[in-house]
Amino acid sequence: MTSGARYDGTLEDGMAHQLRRASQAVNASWQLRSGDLTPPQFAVLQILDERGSLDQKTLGALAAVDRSTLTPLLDRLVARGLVTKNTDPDNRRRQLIALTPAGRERTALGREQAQETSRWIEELLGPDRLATLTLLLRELGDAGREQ
Amino acid sequence: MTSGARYDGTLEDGMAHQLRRASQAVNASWQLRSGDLTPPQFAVLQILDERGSLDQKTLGALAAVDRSTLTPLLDRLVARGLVTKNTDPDNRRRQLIALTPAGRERTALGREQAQETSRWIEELLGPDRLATLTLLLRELGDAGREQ
DNA sequence: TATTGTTATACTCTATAACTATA
DNA sequence: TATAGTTATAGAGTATAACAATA
Repeated sequence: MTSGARYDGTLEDGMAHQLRRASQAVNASWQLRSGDLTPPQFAVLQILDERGSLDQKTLGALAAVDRSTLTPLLDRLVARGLVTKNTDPDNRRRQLIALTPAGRERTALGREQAQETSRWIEELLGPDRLATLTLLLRELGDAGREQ
Repeated sequence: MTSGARYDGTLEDGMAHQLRRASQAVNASWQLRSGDLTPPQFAVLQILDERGSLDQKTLGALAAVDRSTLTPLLDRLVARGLVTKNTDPDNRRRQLIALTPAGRERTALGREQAQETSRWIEELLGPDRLATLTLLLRELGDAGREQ
């Protein structure tokens, strides 16, 4: 395989492919521990846990999930008893999404599972480089919103 | 693309979510330019262009695509006239995959399109931090193989 | 008219398991 | 028996467009 970090047009340096490979590694570690929650599902649960009840538009924006993807995603979480969906009486177009007690428990467990994955990465890269990676990924993600 | 509420960094600990958000940004940039090739499709074309004809097992390993995913992926590329599939006469269990002339052209174009995305990222992060990100992602991706 | 969310539709990725053909 | 690839199947993410209900 190639070495050297500068972009030179070869496959190993294609950002989309690298992100995909890194995601495969992290998702495998996460799924090994979480079992039954996908990353966007867990993101939704975590946001609800941190912020309380939210309408779908806000929730989707925070979790980076399209509204047409969010509907079936929430349907699955509702079916599993992790969240509830109720019409907002103040604006009947809105659906207010909230965690159930079971959802709160599952989120707490998920947080521990996420930290195990985080620890695995920290062992691999070291704490400073993990912090750097986190920062760079967030900048990239934020830039996507303005694109 | 989602819009509205802004990401405020509350999900710092979730690497899977960060990778997903960064991928959304990069994939959006890539897809804007490439139009009709997904990242794994382009990875396959690029590998074939660099290494010549390959059997599916080798190709799938290099592109990080499962064999059951690779079959329909290749079917689509064959249908579009970008690659060919031929039984290896020396081992008739194997299928040798090769680029067509049209596939070579599309790959060359894709390389230019990938560089445009790369330039966008470099403008965002600067060359040194892009190099760092590339290095960290490759380490993560490599670790996934051994997991 | 604009907004919120749902539904229909379509495509692709992802993976497990069973199967075929070949070695 | 083992290997390479296909097929069946299932589940989820992704997004566009049309739509209903509400504001």
